[in-house]
Amino acid sequence: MASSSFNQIQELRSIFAPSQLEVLDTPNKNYKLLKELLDRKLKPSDKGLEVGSSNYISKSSHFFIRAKALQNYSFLPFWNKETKIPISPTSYTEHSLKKGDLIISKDSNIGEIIILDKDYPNHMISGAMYKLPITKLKYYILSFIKHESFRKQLDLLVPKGSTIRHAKTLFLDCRIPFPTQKNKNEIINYVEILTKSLINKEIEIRKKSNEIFSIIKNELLNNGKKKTFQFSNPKLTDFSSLKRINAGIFSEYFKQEEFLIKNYIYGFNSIKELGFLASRGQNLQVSCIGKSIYSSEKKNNFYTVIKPKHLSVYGFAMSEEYLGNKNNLKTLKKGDIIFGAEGFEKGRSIVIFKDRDKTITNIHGITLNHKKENIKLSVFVKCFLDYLRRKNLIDLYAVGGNGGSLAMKYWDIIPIPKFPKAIKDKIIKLYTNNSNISNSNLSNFEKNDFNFNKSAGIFELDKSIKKTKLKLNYVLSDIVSNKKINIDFTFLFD
DNA sequence: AGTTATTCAGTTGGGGCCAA
DNA sequence: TTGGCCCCAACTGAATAACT
Repeated sequence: MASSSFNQIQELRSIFAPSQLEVLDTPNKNYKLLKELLDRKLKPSDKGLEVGSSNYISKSSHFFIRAKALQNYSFLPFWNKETKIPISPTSYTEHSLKKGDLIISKDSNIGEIIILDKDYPNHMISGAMYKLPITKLKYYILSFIKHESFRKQLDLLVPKGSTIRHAKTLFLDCRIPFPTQKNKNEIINYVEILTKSLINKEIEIRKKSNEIFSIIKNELLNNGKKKTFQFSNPKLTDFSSLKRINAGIFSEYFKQEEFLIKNYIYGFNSIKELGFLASRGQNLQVSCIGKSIYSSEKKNNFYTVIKPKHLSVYGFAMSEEYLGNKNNLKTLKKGDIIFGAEGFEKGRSIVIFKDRDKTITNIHGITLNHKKENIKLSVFVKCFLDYLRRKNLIDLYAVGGNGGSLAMKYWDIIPIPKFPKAIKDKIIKLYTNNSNISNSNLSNFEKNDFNFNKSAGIFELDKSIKKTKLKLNYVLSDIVSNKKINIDFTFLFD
């Protein structure tokens, strides 16, 4: 049974909350507090500032970064219109955000951390974040702050009970353990190398995703039939033929973007014409399939569920869950596209690459199944759907409030351009391209990894990230519990 | 009657803001 | 600076409407 002394309680300003008296103890006593690892003491100026919502504007040269840009699944900031807000330049304060800076969150998603992938001039961070002054062992420390042992400690230090938790600077009192075995410096190096590898791969995924986007954009821009676009307001017949009167698809922006695709020199096809059959995913409600058992862990005979919320914007599943049900549910097949069709973040999609055992999605994921299982075509269509999402066209094609939905009946009006094979292959190769890495050691891994990243597609990069993350996690856990670690890179092979 | 599409509403986590 | 209230975004399961 755990106990607390009177002194302990007094130290805590007489707080009796059990969570505050709990301390996380680990076998490894060789640790430093985060504050001991900083280059210098944390200053108030390291904290961001609030500009107030009155300074939010729709377009600007200056931006305000919210804590939501820091996400558990990524080492890099995640950008969307929620996380990066244009603000009036007069309210801006310079934070000189540079490539490699570490940013930690102290409010709401407490302890979440990212590293900046490049310089961000004209960007400031909100009052919920600190910029950490760390140069020595930066990647080692970064990987530990992302690890659950750090979060557990912080969780116990920060009072619960309020809607938004405030960590103040309590993260500075969390422990970062160090290895104790003979070749401890090599182990530290190993952790740093793996962490850097993860960051590089994330950067590479974004780079390739951007490349796909610009290939599509340029191909459409440079190969139009007619030269100019002319906007005209909708006619009554447009309403009746499309059976829609909502403004989105009649706006000038939409018309112009749609013109770009429909005016493409080689023409376009609908999803159906390409041979896809669209249908909704399995309806999981009790009245439809009876009671199910939900689990976050893999279990024998359970279905794997990939829901739209699990998909990243770059086109892979970040996580999955499992469901036990006695019925024969509608499973996904090789070559299928899952497309998240509902809500504010709709439009994310993935392609199923391998024949998977008992994998399903839910009713919010529309599946596009090709009659003849054509992976290459599926990948191309998926990439083009990404283009539409990034151009905000998915939202405009969709109907309804609360984020809306791109119901199946609207899929027929979505044009997919008939790109020449060479262009298509270029796009497909960026998304998936087999790449091999030879077995490595500490001294040559970074070079081998660099070469792997260069040729690998987004899909392969993600696969490699998942393996590396798993390994890194084991290594960090072993450091926490003071177990001996062997340096190896065989985990990268299947 | 069974299947599919649409709408509704609950849940959860997180952001804004104010006052102490 | 911090605690806490208010409110909203995002997502989900389920009910209901609309089609075969």
